[in-house]
Amino acid sequence: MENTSGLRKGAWTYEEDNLLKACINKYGEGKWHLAPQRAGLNRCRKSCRLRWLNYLNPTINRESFSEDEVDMILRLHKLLGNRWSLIAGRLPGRTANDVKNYWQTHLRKKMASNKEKDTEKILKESMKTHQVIKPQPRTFSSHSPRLNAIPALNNDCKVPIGNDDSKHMVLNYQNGGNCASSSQPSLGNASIPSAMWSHSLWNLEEQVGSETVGSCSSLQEDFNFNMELPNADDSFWNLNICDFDILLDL
DNA sequence: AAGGCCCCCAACCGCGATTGT
DNA sequence: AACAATCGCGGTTGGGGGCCT
Repeated sequence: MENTSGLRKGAWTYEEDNLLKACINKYGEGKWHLAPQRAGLNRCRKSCRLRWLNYLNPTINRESFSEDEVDMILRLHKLLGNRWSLIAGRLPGRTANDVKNYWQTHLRKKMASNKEKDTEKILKESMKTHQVIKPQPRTFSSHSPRLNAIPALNNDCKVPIGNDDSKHMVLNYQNGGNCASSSQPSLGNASIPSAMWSHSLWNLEEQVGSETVGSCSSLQEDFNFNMELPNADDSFWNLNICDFDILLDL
């Protein structure tokens, strides 16, 4: 099969594979525009690159996906979406094409049916709509009234917002560990709200539909916290110290 | 046995990003 | 700075093979 420019298309032959392998072994990867000429192949550069990256490269793991790998794909896809090359980069020996094909043939349907179930569940549990608010990281000085307001366990804590004492968000810490003390947890100078925000980001899905909007198990104890947030149009949310999207790009 | 259907996966295509001139 | 060449990615296609009727 040839295209209009006379280049071969379609399945690769054993001989073509050998020519390309010999070429890569001699010249190394890269400079794909030179590969067809160097290998003596009547193929376009893209075809050569793809054949090497997805099939001929000896580092490729051609065994079926293990449970761990499938679990990793599910988690990474939840986090990254269809960014197959990034996902494959976390799975040694797997190519983006392998991961994409596996997702489309094995996992997409599974995820779709799970999502349907989740949606039904959420609709049943709560008919009220939730406004999505992007968390804004804050940095407080050590003598900030916000940090001094760290609550005793199981108590509500009103953290002031701005200069207006009438505006606050309520943090309700629930000690999920076995700490018997009712004293204030030893958290050093950590900025509690932002630390919990970042952790809550990763745990958000598990909490959808419940009143708990975040959790923090990375601290000394396992805490859950409820937050009464200001209105979305409150000036509090306009104090952009940095863009949270940057974190998502990491 | 054979025809139709479906699944899987290798390969192609289009396009945005990056690099070179 | 502008343009061309190249790279790399994600979406899509098409063919082979297995399964079902």
